[in-house]
This record gives sequence, C-alpha cells and structure tokens, in this order.
Amino acid sequence: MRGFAESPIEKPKTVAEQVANVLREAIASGTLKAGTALRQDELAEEFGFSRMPIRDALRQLEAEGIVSIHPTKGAHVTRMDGAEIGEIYAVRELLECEALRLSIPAISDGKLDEAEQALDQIDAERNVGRWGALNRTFHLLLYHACGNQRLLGLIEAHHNAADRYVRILLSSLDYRTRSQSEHRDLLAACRQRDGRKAVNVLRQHLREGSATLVNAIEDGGMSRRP
Amino acid sequence: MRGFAESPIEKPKTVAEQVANVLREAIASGTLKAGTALRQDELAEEFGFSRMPIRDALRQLEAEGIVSIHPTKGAHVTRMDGAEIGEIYAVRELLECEALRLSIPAISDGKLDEAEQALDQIDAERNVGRWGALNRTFHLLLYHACGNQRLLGLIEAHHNAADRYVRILLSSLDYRTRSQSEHRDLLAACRQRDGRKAVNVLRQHLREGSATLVNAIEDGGMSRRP
DNA sequence: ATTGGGATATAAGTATCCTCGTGTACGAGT
DNA sequence: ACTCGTACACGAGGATACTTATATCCCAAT
Repeated sequence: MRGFAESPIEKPKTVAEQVANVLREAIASGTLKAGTALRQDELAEEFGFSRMPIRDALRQLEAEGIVSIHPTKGAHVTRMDGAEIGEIYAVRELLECEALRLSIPAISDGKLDEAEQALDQIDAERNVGRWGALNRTFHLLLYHACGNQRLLGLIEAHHNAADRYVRILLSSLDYRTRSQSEHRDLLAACRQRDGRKAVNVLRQHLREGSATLVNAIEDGGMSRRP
Repeated sequence: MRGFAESPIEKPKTVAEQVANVLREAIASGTLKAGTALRQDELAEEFGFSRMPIRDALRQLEAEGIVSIHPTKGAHVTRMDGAEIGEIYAVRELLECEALRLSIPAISDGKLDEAEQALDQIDAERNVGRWGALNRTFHLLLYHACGNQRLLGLIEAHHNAADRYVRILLSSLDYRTRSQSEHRDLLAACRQRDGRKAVNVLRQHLREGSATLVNAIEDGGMSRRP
C-alpha cells in the first residue's frame, strides 16, 4: 500500500515482545492451561533471558487479560469462568457489530475477496491450530474499513483474550460447520452492502458462539480448580 | 459488605502501582505534557526507586494508552491529535451507551442519589483538578449496575486515556454549564427509568463533548510538535 | 486441636555493568 | 557552501548478583 521497500524493515523487536508472543501462543493453544503459575526465574531460565524482559512480557500479557498478576503471588494464566466468557462475548458483540456497520459502506471488493479466501482456507485446513488465526483474519478483514484504529485494537485484544476458549469451539466439527455457514451468509450480506442484515447475522453468530462456549465450559469443567 | 476492618486491608500495593498512579495524575493534570520523554533513570532517581518498578509502571501506562513506548527510544507521553480523540469518543459513546442501557433497569435509587451528589459537588467545587474525577464518578455510578465488569473496565480505561483532554473542556465555564445541564437531564431520565431517553441524552452529551474537544485541539494547537 | 514459630520458596526491589541503536555534531572531501 | 561520513555521547534493553518482604507449610510446644 504505502511502501516501496515493502515491509521487512520495521521497528526492532525486543526480547520481551518475542517472549510475550511465545507465551501468548502457548496459552492460546492450551499448552499452558488456565491457572498455571508463570514463575519468572523459571521462564527466564527456560527462555535463556534474564528476569527483566520476562517481567515486561508478563505485564503486557496482563494488560491483554491473558495473564493475572498478583503482588507477592506472581503471574498466573487467567482462569475464566462462564460468566467472564459471556462478558467478553457481550463486549465483542458490541464492538464488532459497530465496526462492521461502519466498515460495510467503505469496504473494498478486494478485501471481501480476501475474506472469502480465508473462509476457503478454513475449509481446507487440517491443522487445528490454524483455524483460530484464520477465523480471526476473516473477521478482522471485514472490520478493516471501519476507520477507527482504536476500535480495531480493542476487537483484536478481545480475540486474543478468548482465543484459547474459541479454539475449543473450533475443534468441534459440528460447530465449525455451522460457523462456516454463518460466515458465508455474513460475507454474502457484505457483498450486497446490506449493513443491517450483515450486522444481524454477525450478532447471531456471536451469540451462538457465546452460548455454545459458556455451556461447554460450565459443564465441561474447564474452570475447575486444580 | 465483606469486611469488618473496612478497606485498609487489601492487596499490597507495589511500588510500580504507586509510581503509575503519580505519573497518571501528573499526565492527566498537564504537569507532564504530551510528547514529554519519560526517562527511566531520571524517574528512578526522582522517585527514589530503582528502574525495575519504574519500567513496570511505564508498561502499565502504555497499556492504558497514556504512554507510548518505542524500543530504543523509550517512553513518551502519548501525543494525541483530533482524530484520535474522535476515536476515543466514538468508542466511549458505544461502550457507555450500552452500559447505561443495561444499567438502567437494575440501578438502585441509592446510586442515583449518589450520582446527584456528585453533580452537586461539581457545582460547588472550586478546585479545577477535582472536576475530572467527579465527572468520571458521576458517569461510572450510572453504569455501575450494568453487570458487565469488563465493560466497566474498558469505560474507565477510556476515561483515563482522555482525561487530560477532558480537563481542558471542563476548565471552560461555558462548557461546564452546558455539560451540567445535560447531566441533570440524564439523571432525570434515569430516575424515570426511561432507558431510551437516557441513552439519547448521553449520546448527545458525548457527541457535543467530542466536537468541542476536537475543535479546541485542532485549532488550539495542542498537538503541535515541540 | 490450636497456636506459634521457623524454614523455604518466590516475588519485589536494588545496584551495577555491558551492549547496541540512534542522534548529533564536527571535520574532511568535493 | 554543501554533502557525507565518522566519532562520540546518551539512553534503552538486557544481564547478573544481591537484599528484602511476604506467603505457605510443617512441626513442635502447649
């Protein structure tokens, strides 16, 4: 879009950022389960860095709501119950519906094509771990033209926060089929530039996701104490 | 509610938190102006602590959007232009209207009385610095019963982010008069439990605030480079 | 059984040192 | 006079080693 020298030159990556990325993915993928203690010296040794950048990473993840830090008790992977998931989805509904509403009049056909490709990739993808990312990509592409960076940032943050739970949803073939069908409907409404319909489909999509997830967590025992 | 010894026993306060609070207030009050470099060793010496808790504090403020951290360039007080203020207000409108809508059916008369007291205090208060806090208190009291902690958290964060700019607004007698009149209308609608009206008043209130502020910043030169 | 220490583990905080990217200022070459 | 390159200073990121404070758990004395 903007560059001639393309992307590779960006701002330097700090160790803290890299550590945060690894931890974020580990938490999202379920490698680090809810409630796990994240001890700084342990992580420091494991990653081969000092405590300083590890603390920075943990702070960052705390801001994202993925990790909870209590003074003297340290950092733990945030444990979420059904109520919290419900809250996140309520906020997502609010934010994403608004972003979609704003985006639709401005969205380019190119972006819609990209979104469609993301859907096709989801259908084709066999690696469970990739579905979460593709799902997010699809949604964010639709909101991209909303013109409010802060709104987009919040949406992304809430995707991150719920990611590891969403992946539980996506691992069910049944849910994935239903979800994909809703995605196609949503995309169709976007292509027609029918904002009202698109928003309604999205709202329904998120509410179903929320209900399914809250159920799974409540009686699946995801939130049991160890 | 829960205690016998009241509040003082809560979780221990870390140095980082205290530093963050002081810095947040200094930025909100305008003591630290937009663009100011926040050098860690300087702050460390000034506060009489080491760099570690100062870094933690800066990270936290970064998460709140008050401070921007660039690797190798360090931390600076976030500089906002009219567009960013507009974005914040757009998000506030979205979040706060929803919170109010959810809150109204559940809000207690006691909270409404408290909110009214906050308004009276604003009228009585002579200290400019207190208006911001009272203004926030009033708004948050109305949303308190919305039942979504995360939503409340986001609202508070956005108050923080825009605080130092809102204070510019509030320092104008003209705006304050108008704002208070809108606040009274809003409260009245809440007392009648008229959700639609209350939300409309709030929306209008925020839009006026946004427009006034964006104007003030665009031609007031608040966002000039140093 | 209850209380009241220790002992241990871990987070928080301190102090110092090193490396490296960035900006600036000065001097050489044209 | 203008550009370019180098030298140098500064500050952030990071490493390392040490101290302090706060839990928690276990055991011993009452």
